[in-house]
Amino acid sequence: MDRKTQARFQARAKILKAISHPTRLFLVDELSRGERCVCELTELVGADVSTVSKHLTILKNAGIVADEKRGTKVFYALRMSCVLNFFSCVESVMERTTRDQVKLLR
Amino acid sequence: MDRKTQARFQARAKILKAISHPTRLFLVDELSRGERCVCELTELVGADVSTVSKHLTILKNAGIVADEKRGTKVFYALRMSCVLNFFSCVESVMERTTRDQVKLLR
DNA sequence: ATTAACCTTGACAATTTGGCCAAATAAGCA
DNA sequence: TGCTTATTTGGCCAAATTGTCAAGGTTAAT
Repeated sequence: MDRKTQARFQARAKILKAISHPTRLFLVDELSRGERCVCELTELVGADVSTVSKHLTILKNAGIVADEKRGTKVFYALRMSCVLNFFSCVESVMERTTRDQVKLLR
Repeated sequence: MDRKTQARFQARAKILKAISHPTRLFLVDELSRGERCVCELTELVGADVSTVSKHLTILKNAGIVADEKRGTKVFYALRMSCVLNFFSCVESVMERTTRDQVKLLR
């Protein structure tokens, strides 16, 4: 793998890594239904505010969400909704794996 | 986030995490053009065999690739080709981010 | 001018990940 | 059997990730 190829896949991995975390997937899923402030998201996730804030920063740095401050609140919105397409593929991987495991049991 | 939701997103994250690594993305990309043995993949990646083998194990455990031993070699094949669809979305995230950055410079 | 609400950042400990080497395992062949 | 090739596994270490608490910054309201 040459330097250039390496760099290309590294850039791709950076974006995928950004959404590859249970909490961040949850955030993306929630934001797919509209913008939310950090306080709402914190409530939903049920973790420390600082933890949620950091997860949102990671998503923002990857270019997946955008933030906008209005008054004392910061609203986050999904910027690249194509990531939602990942979900159906992931589901099908899970389904197929389960099916295959069931098959092995018989 | 209740226990059940947590579990669902955890399962999804496990699969996404499996491909979120430069080397593993490269492997998936290569396998999209047909099955390859570990020795071929090791050659292409240019890392230690054991390292490549471990990456392949991760992809296998996630249900993304399947392995088949033939003689002394082990061939890996892409089992869920829908993961290839991720690439175009990731590319568009990258493009858009770059475009926005260029805009900021002016 | 204080106070309160909201969010981000820094420091820190705990855990996980990634990579290499060496050793173990498996299959084919002389 | 003994040797070679192909692959996996275990051990180890460095680096990255995660989560929490404490501290700091910003905006709005009293």
